[in-house]
Parts: sequence; structure tokens; C-alpha cells
Amino acid sequence: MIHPSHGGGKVSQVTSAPARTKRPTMVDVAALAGVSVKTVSRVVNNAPYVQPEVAQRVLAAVAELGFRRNHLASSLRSGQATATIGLLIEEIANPFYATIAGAVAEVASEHDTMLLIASSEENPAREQQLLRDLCARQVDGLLVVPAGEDHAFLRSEVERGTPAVFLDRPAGGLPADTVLIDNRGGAHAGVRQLVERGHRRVGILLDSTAIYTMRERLAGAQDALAAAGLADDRLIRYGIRDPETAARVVGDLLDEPDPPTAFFALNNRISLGAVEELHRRGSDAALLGFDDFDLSRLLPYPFTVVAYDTRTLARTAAELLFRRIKGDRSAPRDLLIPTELVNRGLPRH
Amino acid sequence: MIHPSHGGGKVSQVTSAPARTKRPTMVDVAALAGVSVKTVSRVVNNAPYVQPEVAQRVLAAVAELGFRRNHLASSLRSGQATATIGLLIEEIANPFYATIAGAVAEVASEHDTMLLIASSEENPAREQQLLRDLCARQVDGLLVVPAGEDHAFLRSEVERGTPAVFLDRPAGGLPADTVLIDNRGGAHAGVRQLVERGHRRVGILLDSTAIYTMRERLAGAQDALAAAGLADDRLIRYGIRDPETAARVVGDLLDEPDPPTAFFALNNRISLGAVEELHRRGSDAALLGFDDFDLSRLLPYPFTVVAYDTRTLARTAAELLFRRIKGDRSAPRDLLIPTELVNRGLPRH
DNA sequence: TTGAAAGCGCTAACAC
DNA sequence: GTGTTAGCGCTTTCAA
Repeated sequence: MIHPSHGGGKVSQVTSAPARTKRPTMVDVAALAGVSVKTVSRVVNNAPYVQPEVAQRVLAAVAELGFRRNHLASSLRSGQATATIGLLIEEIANPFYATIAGAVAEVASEHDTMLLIASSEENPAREQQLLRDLCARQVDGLLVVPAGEDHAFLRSEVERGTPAVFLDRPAGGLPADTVLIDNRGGAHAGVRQLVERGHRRVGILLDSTAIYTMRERLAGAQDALAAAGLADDRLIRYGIRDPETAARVVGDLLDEPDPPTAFFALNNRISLGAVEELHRRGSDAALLGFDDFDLSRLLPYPFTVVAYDTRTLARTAAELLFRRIKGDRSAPRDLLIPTELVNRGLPRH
Repeated sequence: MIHPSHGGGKVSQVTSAPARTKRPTMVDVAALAGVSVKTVSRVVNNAPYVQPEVAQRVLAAVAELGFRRNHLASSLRSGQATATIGLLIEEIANPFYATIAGAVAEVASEHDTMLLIASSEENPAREQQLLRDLCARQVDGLLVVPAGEDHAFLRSEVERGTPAVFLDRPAGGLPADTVLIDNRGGAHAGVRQLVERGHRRVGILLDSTAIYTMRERLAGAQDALAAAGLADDRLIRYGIRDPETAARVVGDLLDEPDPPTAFFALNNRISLGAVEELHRRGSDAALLGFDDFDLSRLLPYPFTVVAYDTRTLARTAAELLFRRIKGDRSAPRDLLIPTELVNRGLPRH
């Protein structure tokens, strides 16, 4: 470190922090203002029928004591909404989930609601625990990107008034609102384009078929290939978790006799590895990837992505949730977000 | 859309959802199990001194009714922690803040604590409102990336037992723990390296000096240039908000007589625009950027970044907060996260 | 227009 | 070991 001192800091207090003083309550405010607790409550909640001068006294006391209403106590007694919703995702740091969280936060903010976020880390047991914790905190509703396959344990919570909307993957064992990407249709459209451009051998690279989106995308790709009489299971490679593996698998396929002339990467981690390997080799194979990502247009190899609007996915789900929270009791809905094909990457040099 | 139907969905219920049934309380469980409410409380909280068979009866009743403890009521009465902390950032969808949120979520999870996240959108008024809302929800502590310059309004909350730790930017008007990046030192080291490599004219590209990090980084760069007798204010360009503007400004500087042979981009949005323009022109100018970012190593121009570990920044702050929550009353601390210089981008072709 | 009393769901303090 | 009582901070109900 060249310069351990920094400019904007203030001088640290040498003394330690003062002992905690108790938070003032409505009782304290009432005593100071010389009114009843109920009157304080009225003023704090902007209820009508309070004489202006009384209200003034109360507000003065509120300011003097630094009173702030205890939102927990308030919603406990009123039984009303806590103005908090829960969002369960896999991992906040992941850009896909970060985008979802951002869009959900926006909608929540429009409804004066706060957002409690939890990460399942793709662990169904943890998912269940976290959803229960969120319910225990009396959230007004739940937005869930499922990790597990079974959400029956949520049934009683939903019946007791905590609506849940699932996004990106379907819920299991629970009739509930669901908002999904058109995985199958997008994969179909992309692969059909490859076929129309004359490709006859398409390498397919995916993670595990235990993952819902992988199954759907694979099915869409296979439909499109089968329609052209080009299905060939020997060109499918499973279990690709990271870009490094993807790069290696692309290399392996290219080194075989009669190699693919095109590749379909079923998620963006895989696309990334494929881009690197194809660029490294100066290949001229076509590349199709599912999921767009940041900076994709600046990568050193041309490719096509099946893109969709993650924010629309999240906003749609969040808006549906708030409709439920406001009392919409109609039958659960299944919504599908469309995809489109977009060209990315820099031209070959 | 090619394929509007999708595979994994379940059949929608045609009937609408059943009416809400009330959530069962400890009173309900106690009645069913034939014990007192207090005993239910003991069992639910794993307190000792409950006969195994009584506990069994209670647990059976809990299961039958689908009872779940109301966490709000519990922490209202016990006056204990709510096991919830608040995180205030600028915008969740931004990768920098998403990384922070992810690291904070990890630490929170290690302390069995949930995370309430709010976005200030860089609006000081909104920041103040949100911090107050978080306090009203009785969070155990606050983690704040400041938007405003004045946080005196938090003083009473902090004194009443809601500790706050500031990160990435200093708090204003409030003695509080702060965890910052070594902006000045990192900028100094990077620019010194440019100077040592023979550069005499370094273009400096930044956003507004109203931003703390910009001021610090600029000061570090100027220190390094001044030390070599190379300071030249005519090579500084202010008010660059986005990559497009950055690209244009780089072009403008290169088109001047006696152009810079090196550029220093004070954040990664600016770096991105500079990379694009330098690549487009086939320039051989050196580029230094502050902030690393995803995929930086695959961009089509070689550059150096002042990198730091965002996760360390966030984890350090979160761990400090939990120490405060656990009762540490020592003097506020100012911590500095170190930076390092890293080479990124692909070689010129 | 204002206030007193009861109680939201839970737990601390004590009694039994 | 278990139950009773009171009360966290607030809002509802109803009386004044």
C-alpha cells in the first residue's frame, strides 16, 4: 500500500460509544406532550380528528425524543401487512439473480414495501428452512426461484394468507403462480436458425438434466433437430459446470473426425468457455448460446444468443405477487416470457 | 414465440384459492396438546425441563396445526434481537453492489441473520427515509454504502443500540465504523507504474468530483504525477458518466496535437469505453483503469486495472457490524482494503 | 375530539 | 417440571 492514509475520513473518537439509552415509546411521547397514548398514535398515523394544536404538541415531543414508531409492534397488533416481502434466490452475487433482485426491489418500492432477500445456494433443505424463516417474520408474500422440487410444505402458509409466486422454475407439488422464460421455444428458434443456415452437425453442451432449464432447452433443441432429421445423441455433452470444462469439451469435439460445424451452449457459463476455445483455435464454427450477459458484444468471437429480459421476468412476478397481496384470489396463473435471437461478439479477425 | 407451451408446468387449478384460515397460535397448540402456553413456548424454543412425553404431545400438536412461531411477537416481547440486519446500497442490480450483498448475506447467514436490502438510488433523501424505515423494523444493525454526505440523523438510532457500519464511502457527521478501499494508494501505485514505464502525458478520465471515490483516486494520480514533475491539468477530463462518453473523450484527446500516450480511467464504466475506442483505432496507448470487472481479461485490448477484493470489503464490514451487535463498544474503527495492479485484456493483434 | 381498557402473539418472572 | 401473571409497543373498541 502506497498511501495508507486517506482523505475523506473523520477523526476517530477516542472515547468509546455511550451506553445504550432505551428507545422512546408512545408512552414517553404521550407523557411529554400531556396527552394519551391513543392521541399519539393518531398523530403518528395521520389519523383525522385531532386538534391541530394538540397535534403540534405531540409532534414536538416526537421530535424532541427522537421517537420512531416500532413497526413490528404496530403490525403485530393491527394484524395488518408488515410491508415486507421475501425473495428467495440462489445467490445474490450472481448477475442473473442480482438483476432479478433489482427489478423486484423496484416494484416493492413502488408499493412502499421492503425486501428480505435470502440465498438458497441451490440447496433444497436450506430453501425450505429459509422460506419458513421468511414466513415466521410475517412477510406479506414470497417470491421464489425454486431450488428444490417439492414445495408442498408451503401449502399451509399460502392458505393462511402468504401468497407465493414462483419464477424462472416451476413450483413442485403446489398450485401457485409461476412466471417462466420460454426456454423450449427459444432453444427451438435458435437451433432452427442454425439448421436453416446449413449446419448438419450441432454439438450441444449442457449442465445436468437435473436442472429444469437444461431439460427444457435441450428438449427445444432436440425438437428442432429432429424436425430436420438431424438428431444425433453422440453430439450431446452433459455435466458442464464451468467455462474451463466447456472449453475443453469444445476442443474434444473439434478434434474428433467429422466434428460439429456449430455448437449450442445451454447457458452463459458454457458460452463463455466455448467463445474462448473457438477464438483460441481461430475456428469458424457457429456458436449459439442461451442467456445473454454483460459485455457479450465485446467478446472476441461472433455468436448468437437466445436473449430474454430478466427484468421483465422479475417485474411480472413481483406485480403478480402484489396483486395477490391486495386480495386477488383468482386461479393460479402460468406466464411465459418470450425470447429473441441476438447477434453478439466481435467479428473474426 | 415458436413453442408457447412448456413442459414442466402443472395444470392450473380452475377453482380459485380457498379463503384464508387464521394462523394457529401457541394458544391453539396449547389447547390441542392439553398444556399451558408457556409449555408450548418452552418446547418450541428447545428450553430444558420439559418432560419428553409432554414435549412429544406438543410437537404433535404443532405438526397437526402447522404452527409456526411468530418471530415478530417473539422479539417484541423478549426485546431481543430480531435476527435481521439492514443493508443500504445504491442499486442491487449493479454487479459491485450485488457482490457486496452476496458477501454480506454470507456473513449474515453465518450468524443466523436475515438481510433486509434497500436501494438508495444515490438519492440522499431516499437514503434517509430508507434508513429510518429499517430502524423502524428494529433491525439489529445497519450496513450502509452512503449516498448522502450527512448521517447525523442516525446518531440517536446508533446511541439507542442500532450499530451502523459504513462501507466504500465515509459517513458524514457521525462517528462510526468505516471500511474503505485504498482509492488514493491504488491510483498512486498505478500511475507511478505508468510513469516508470516512460509515459509523460497521462490523460485522466473521471466522473464528477462530487463523488468521494473520484476525489480520492484523482488525488492519488495527481500525487504520483506531481512527484515526477508531470502534473498537467489540461489532460484531465471530468463528468464522464458512461462508456459512450468515455470513448468519445478518448478519441478527442488522441486527436489533439501532442496526445497522451497513456490513459487512466477512474472507474470501470470509463475503462470500458476507453477499451472500445483504443481497440477501434488500433491505438498503442497504455490504459490503466480503476476497478476490475467480470470478463475484463477477455476484452480486445490490453490494460492494467487497480483491483481490490470487493468481497473482502463487504465481509470485513459485516464482521465488524456483528461484533458491534454482540456488544463491542470500543471506539469506531477506520479500516482500509488494499489494492493491487493486475494485467487484463487480450494482446493487441 | 379524546381517553381507558383490552389484547395482538409471545416470553420473563415468578409461583407452585 | 409446569402454570399463572404480567407486559413488550402498539392499535382496536368503545365509552366519555
